[in-house]
Amino acid sequence: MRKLLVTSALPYANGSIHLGHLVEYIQTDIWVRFQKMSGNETYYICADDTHGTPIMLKAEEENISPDDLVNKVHDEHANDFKEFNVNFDHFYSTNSPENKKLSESIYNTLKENNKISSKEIDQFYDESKAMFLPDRFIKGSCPKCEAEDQYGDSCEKCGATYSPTELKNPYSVLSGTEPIRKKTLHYFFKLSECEEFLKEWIKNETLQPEAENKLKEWFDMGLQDWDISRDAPYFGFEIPDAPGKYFYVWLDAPIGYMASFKKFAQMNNLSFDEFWSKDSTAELIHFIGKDILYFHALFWPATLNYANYRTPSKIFTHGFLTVNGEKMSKSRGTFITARSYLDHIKDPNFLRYYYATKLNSSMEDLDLNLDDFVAKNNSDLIGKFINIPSRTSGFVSKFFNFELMPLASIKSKDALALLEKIKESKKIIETYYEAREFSKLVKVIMQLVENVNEYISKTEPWKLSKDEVQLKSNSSLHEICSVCLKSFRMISIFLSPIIPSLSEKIAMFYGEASFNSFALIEGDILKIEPYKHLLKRIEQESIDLMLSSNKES
RNA sequence: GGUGAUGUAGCUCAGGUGGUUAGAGCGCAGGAUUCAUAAUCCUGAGGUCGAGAGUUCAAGUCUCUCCAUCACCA
Repeated sequence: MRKLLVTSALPYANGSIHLGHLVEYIQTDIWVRFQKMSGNETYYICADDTHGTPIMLKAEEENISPDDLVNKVHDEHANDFKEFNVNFDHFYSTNSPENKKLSESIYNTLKENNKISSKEIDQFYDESKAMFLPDRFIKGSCPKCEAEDQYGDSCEKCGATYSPTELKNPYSVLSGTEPIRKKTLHYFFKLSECEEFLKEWIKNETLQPEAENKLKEWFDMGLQDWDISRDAPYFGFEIPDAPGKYFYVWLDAPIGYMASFKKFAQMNNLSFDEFWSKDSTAELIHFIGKDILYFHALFWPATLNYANYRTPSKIFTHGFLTVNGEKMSKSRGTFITARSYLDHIKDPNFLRYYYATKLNSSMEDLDLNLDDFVAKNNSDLIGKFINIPSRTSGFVSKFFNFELMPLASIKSKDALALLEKIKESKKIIETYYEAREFSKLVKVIMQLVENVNEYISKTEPWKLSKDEVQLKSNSSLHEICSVCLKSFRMISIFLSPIIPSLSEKIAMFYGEASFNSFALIEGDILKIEPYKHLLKRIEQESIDLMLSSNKES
């Protein structure tokens, strides 16, 4: 049995969860549920990422303390995840005593290992607000084309890239005043000394091939030391022995994985060291988006290594979400929040299923095409999948007192072949789950669903039902319906990680608590409960309403 | 500007190491059926595989150039 600690990236506490975030949480959740159903000891750990200037300013704007803000957002995030059936074992916060302690001790160890340096650097400073400004809080005119109101890194008009110091007429986004240049002492993690270690670390298929290419590019450019400090005022953890200096949010964010697990371990009598010490044999697996590969494949493993902890076993990186083939856009209404999806479409299984039909092990972007979303869900899930019990359970309840024929009594060749084919598919389905090739496994499963529907139309149970002889137990009619319902149950077990709450309803239809193991397909089932509609089709109207509710002009 | 990725039927996507008439689902057309939430089953139409050139007996699959989209970097 494997021991797995799996994480999704920490959502930032300055905004709501949207469908882009959910690609990752759903992907991870499916994979984790699969691991648990396969009997592996698996913990799914996450937390809110709560520190940094944007949080501080947002709290100020809302006239509450940063602590109150991150608590409020934490509740909202936790609730969104729960309603999408994203089943964290622990969803914590980086603004926690455990995280403070771990961040400090990691910093101290890095220092002992001579991996921390300091030097004075020149920064923009807003005198009226009495604070240093992050690059994105400085705007000005493009040095090349003179376009106004451009950010400090690149021009949207002409595409030129530059540093904030090159901006003409720079101004602070916060106060509108012109920032001055001011010297300040910053602390650095000596990433430049970590190249050999990192090259070794990626040797064991730690990354996907595309991610590995990216790293090689970065190696070729030469690794730069990483600025890990920020000046007060800053919402975060103060650096030990450095009054007025705080850890940059990206230092303590990934440590939040550890802190969240630490708290979880305390509450559940698990050993923290078993998962995090240098000699740990547990697997540490991070799911992330390609935008934060830099942090997870360079800084994070290097930090862990030189702080005397184990390093990640795998980094699984996914691409971005586009909606209808384009970047999510607030003006088109395609910047869809988790909440608005739940308000209008309601059932999380549709989004989970749709993402599953698109997800694979690569870093490619994934498109949510809303017409396709409606068509695919209604056709696959309702037209084909749910259609199986819907068209066969009536006979069983009417003529056979809700009882199914035992497996051992099933004799006809077609029936046995169908059941056998489904059972045999378990292996390939498990392989695809493990490899995160969800789109491929959904195809295999839908093929099985089609096989069942073909079997029904070939055997024509509705015709048999008109023959008195067929209405007795162990008749052909009884056999056909039993085979279909046994098939439907097995297929539902296969699909459980993808559509967990629907799967629970289906388990209840068979009088079972839940489908929590793939081994359940080996068991026979002899009874069903009265059939109730399991799923309601998606109406185009709910999509339109969702889009207009997200529209901002 | 540099690096990398992507571009296959109306839509969403499959197509190890080049090899018979390029595949699937949806949609569409025709048929069957009525058990089922107009669901299901069968048949069919539909593609110069982004453009061009090259290597080869043979290229969606290799090479080069170009175009479009996206990301990363300076």
